[in-house]
Amino acid sequence: MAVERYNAKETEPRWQEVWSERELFRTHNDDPRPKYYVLEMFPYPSGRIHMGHVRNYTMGDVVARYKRARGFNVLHPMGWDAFGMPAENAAMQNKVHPKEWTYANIATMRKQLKSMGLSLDWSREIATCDPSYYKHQQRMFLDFLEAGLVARKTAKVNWDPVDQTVLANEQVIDGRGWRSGALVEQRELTQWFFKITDFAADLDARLDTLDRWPEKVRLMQRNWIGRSEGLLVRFALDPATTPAGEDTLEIYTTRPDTLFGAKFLAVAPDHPLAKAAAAKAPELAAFIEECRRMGTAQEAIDKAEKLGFDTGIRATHPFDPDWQLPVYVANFILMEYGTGAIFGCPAHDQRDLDFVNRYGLGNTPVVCPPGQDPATFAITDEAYDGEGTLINSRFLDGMTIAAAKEEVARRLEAETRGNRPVAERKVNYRLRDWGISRQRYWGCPIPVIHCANCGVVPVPREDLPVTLPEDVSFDQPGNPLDRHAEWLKVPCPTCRAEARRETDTMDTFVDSSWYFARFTDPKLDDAPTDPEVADSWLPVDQYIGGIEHAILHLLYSRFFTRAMRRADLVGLDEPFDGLFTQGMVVHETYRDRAGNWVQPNEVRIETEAGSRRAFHVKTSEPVEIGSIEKMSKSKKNTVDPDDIIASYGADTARWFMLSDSPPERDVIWTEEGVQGAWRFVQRVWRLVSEVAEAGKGSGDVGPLPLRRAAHRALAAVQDDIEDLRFNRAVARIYELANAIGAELQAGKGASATAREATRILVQLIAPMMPHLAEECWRALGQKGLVAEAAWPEVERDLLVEDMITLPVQVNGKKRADVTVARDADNEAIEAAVLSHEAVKRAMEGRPARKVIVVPQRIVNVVA
RNA sequence: GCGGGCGUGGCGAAACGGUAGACGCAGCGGAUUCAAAAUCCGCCGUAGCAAUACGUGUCGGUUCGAGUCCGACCGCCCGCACCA
Repeated sequence: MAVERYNAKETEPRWQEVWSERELFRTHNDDPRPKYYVLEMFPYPSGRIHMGHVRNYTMGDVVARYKRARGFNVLHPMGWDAFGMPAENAAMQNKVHPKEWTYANIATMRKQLKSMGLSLDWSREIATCDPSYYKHQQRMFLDFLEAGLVARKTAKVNWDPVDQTVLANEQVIDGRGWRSGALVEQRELTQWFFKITDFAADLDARLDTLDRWPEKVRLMQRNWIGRSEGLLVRFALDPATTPAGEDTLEIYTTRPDTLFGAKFLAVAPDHPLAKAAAAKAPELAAFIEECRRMGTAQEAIDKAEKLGFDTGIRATHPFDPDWQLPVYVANFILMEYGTGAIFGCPAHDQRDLDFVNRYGLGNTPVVCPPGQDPATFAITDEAYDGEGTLINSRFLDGMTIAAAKEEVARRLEAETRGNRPVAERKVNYRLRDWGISRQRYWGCPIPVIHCANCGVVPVPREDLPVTLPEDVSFDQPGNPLDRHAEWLKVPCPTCRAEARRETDTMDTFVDSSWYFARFTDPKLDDAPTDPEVADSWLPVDQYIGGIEHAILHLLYSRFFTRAMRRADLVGLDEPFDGLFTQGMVVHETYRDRAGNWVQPNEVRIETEAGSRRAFHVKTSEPVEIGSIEKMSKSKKNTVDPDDIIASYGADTARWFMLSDSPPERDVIWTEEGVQGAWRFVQRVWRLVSEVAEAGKGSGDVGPLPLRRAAHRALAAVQDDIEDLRFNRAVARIYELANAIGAELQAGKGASATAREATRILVQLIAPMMPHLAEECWRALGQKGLVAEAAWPEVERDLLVEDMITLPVQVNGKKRADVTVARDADNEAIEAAVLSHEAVKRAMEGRPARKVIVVPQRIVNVVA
């Protein structure tokens, strides 16, 4: 019987229309069912979706559709991370307004996403560039300001003197601006900061509770926060050598145990003591200036040698009034960390060792590794930072490192210098406050006003939003807001005098730090969230996105959750309960004879004698097949989702994305793989059609093995989807399809069992290939939509067999199989095993010394 | 340099410490066809006619039994990078 081919192109839009008309994926906040919030990282509207989006959103959609079938009230929204630089770049290059460009891109991408058949609640769509979104962000800025979570302070930035703009670190290439090519300067600008460091301890501690996050991401965050326990030590400075007004130097150390190995103290070039000392020492001032210049060339830092300059200042060792240490200014000390000053113990710190070896300050080992003789243990080029026993350290000798740290802290805490203790225990963090100021147009305006009389004044809440003016031009360098006289001018809210608006806009990471909360009630006008609604949905049960956001986006969102909690906008601890980071989509690269990259759709692959060769479609010239790389425009190894959907359909693209590789690993996009997926689509359709046709006849129950296979597949697939192991689920589905196919081959397609197995097959593919599943559902004569159908129940009884086949090993090598009753006791199994011919042969007449029976799994005979 | 991860057929990959290679891709053989495409059936780690032997980066260990656990090494990938 001839079955018509499945026509995805015709079918897919039809079902999308049906879902949309019935508002199947519209979620209601008052739905009484248990909630499930699945979210994929929302896209930047760059113009068109790419394969990475297809993979990301397919995974989320499988979870959403599966959870819906399991009876959850699923929230699965979509929006746009719509502020950012590319819109301004487009404005400069193409003379199109950022807003116009952005919304045109959104329209294109929305259409593309809809063609994928994603079960999204489009009624909750948001765009961060819309005043109805960012006005709440401005309100929260004011909330945070009141709560003391916002700071205004100076910070070093990369300044491009030609474009007159601040550059992100990754926009500085070899010390030059990526666009202008101008030498980038380090400038001190007054900037707005969110005080994320206020939450450093909690952000660190609560990582332990995120057990549904990848360990890797937690580790990256932990390293980024960089908690360290140490000691703040105050060194007395010799007045004879020290500039007036200075008498103490505070240093931070995590190795107070090595205090007797100290050879010098060092401060950062921009440390106040360095500046004070430089005032009367021109050479020192010149050295400091040199350090500052070296700082600008980012790349140079890697290779920079440890340089220092003796200030002439002498400090007194806290345990010995007669022991003086020189104070250096050194280029490797960071003002931003700790106190910007250290004591150097060269024997046990590589940087300090490099430093003293250059300046001839010597070293004294104070920790002796186990098994080494303290009398002869010496350090030359390599510092020792391992465990050991204290030596050369007076009262610390013989102690462990931990004991010595404790002893030093205990003694110095008890002593005082002036009215303060000589030392204090201090927990330090590497994490810095989050600078949110951007000297850019296309971002959320920071709602403050600068008044000559009153200083910085917040914009009154009733005046929000501060909207971006639309009549701006990008024909000059710099921020258009700075040039917009009319927009800038505003009366001071306090004294009514003429004042000036803040022209900095917010980092776009701010926009994406709370969108997941906004989705819970996206139309709410008078507040960012309804705390009750937000708390009913949050945390996000499953968040899915790229590993590239492992640190910043996720950390900022965690900060925002805490800050919003302080402003009574949410009541939760952590925003994302489950996190999954998916791998990239990669593809072969191709180059023609001239070395130009060639796009995959311009390449024809031929296989000859087992080797693959590529040719240009138009010219038929040979093309070199290169390495497999992340899809990128520069290497032209991209595949356009639109093309794939047009030629194979969305279901094929979705299926391939799920089938080949584990989801956290990169997936290689291949033409053969897509065709394989497409063949499977056709095969399912054929199986279903044949079963549908045959099924009209007999009411025969049918064979048990197929029932078992169907329910085994069902049980396995649901477990796999719960664990996001889509590739395994796909394999199980193939197995079931194979089993049904064999049944049809045997002419038993008319049985009730075949129909049941086929119905289960359709339900298993429904989260992955929803359009095909609907078409099959209807062909099988099922009522309603498969997208609305409840997930089938596993019949547990079918998962256990009456007779089981156990593999038999002799001395660890497999020699035979025995089939026994499932509930056979060990004696019976042993008897069956030892009488087996192949087992006897393998035992070569030796007696069985021991028989290990692992219930339901295996038997091992030790002979 | 520090931290983390990963090494399994021609390829993507499976495998609660228990039959290594499920499932897919590619390939090979056959059926169908005037022929092809599509489809269906079979084979498909290496060596061997076979019985069998050997096989999860290398070397060692634990165990009745190791791809899986432990130690050392080799290779690749990622993150951080003067954080005291």
